[in-house]
Amino acid sequence: MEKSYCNATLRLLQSADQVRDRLSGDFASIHGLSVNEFFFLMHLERAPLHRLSRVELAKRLHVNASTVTRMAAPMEKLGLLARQADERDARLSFVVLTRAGHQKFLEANKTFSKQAGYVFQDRWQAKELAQLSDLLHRLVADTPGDLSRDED
Amino acid sequence: MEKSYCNATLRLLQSADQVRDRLSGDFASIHGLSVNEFFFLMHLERAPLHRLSRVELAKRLHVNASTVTRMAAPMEKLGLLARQADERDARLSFVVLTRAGHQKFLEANKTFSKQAGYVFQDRWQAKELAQLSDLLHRLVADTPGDLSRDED
DNA sequence: GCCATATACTTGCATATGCAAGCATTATGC
DNA sequence: GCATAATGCTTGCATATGCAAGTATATGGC
Repeated sequence: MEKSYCNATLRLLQSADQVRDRLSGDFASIHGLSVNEFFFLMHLERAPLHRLSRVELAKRLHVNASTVTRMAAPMEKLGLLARQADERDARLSFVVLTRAGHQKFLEANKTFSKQAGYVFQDRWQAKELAQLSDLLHRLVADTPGDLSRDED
Repeated sequence: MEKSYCNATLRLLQSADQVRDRLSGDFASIHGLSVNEFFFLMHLERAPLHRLSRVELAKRLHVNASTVTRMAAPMEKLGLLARQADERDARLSFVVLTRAGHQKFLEANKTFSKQAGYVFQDRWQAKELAQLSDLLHRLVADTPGDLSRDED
């Protein structure tokens, strides 16, 4: 039983590394984004008002708050993001997705979809895929930053 | 169908990030290892003669060859690894796991097992776990660096 | 209302890592 | 055999990121 835990965990981490690698190349060459920058945009795209605090983003991306600050800077310069203060709490400065940022995300998301397709390709039946998706969902279900969406 | 691909991929990446985070803290505080250093040792532990070339390690860890060089240096100083030349090919310099390195791995592997257990904890039945493990196996099956092992 | 604590963010510094160039060695084409 | 290409490794440099400290603001105890 313990070995089963270990195997599943090892396979989870190894397959994720592999997928991340695949994505990395395309995102960089086609869109000039890192994988994390893509997820940065995705979290915003799916947030109410297309905005989140830096601390919230840090939690969701599993990075330090300072990393969010520094990741945001260049994308802000490119006009993909904007900064927005909170009226009630002057400490807060939201990161907002601009229209250009939204466009950028949509383009990059096409690449993501394509690569996600390659990962499973022919060999996978819809049923198996759904099974895997369900099981993985249980691992992220309780987190606030779950990016997966309901099926149509 | 395309959405299913995306959801599964998103969940795969997000759950892996979460697990990696959990491991990171314990490895650092208890064993003074990073997650990648742990996998570094694990690949060696499971390799024939407990040794691998740097290039091979780089592929398996999904990092640049230069990173392997630099990761190995401090572990070599600690006596966890040793360097071994190839008689036929003078370019090759294997990284070998020493006895101390093997010990270190075994200790860290206990932590890994424990954390892997926490990931699935009570909520998972053996059957579901086996299912997930099988499905994930299909994603890493064709790679040379698969760390998962046959069940007893 | 005031002080202690907590929170959100930023910045300095140390470390980690990828890329490209360089070096040594081996393999290949002829 | 020799020139060219390929391979394995290392090093310089630029970038990325975590940690700890600093600043500003907010909250809670009294």
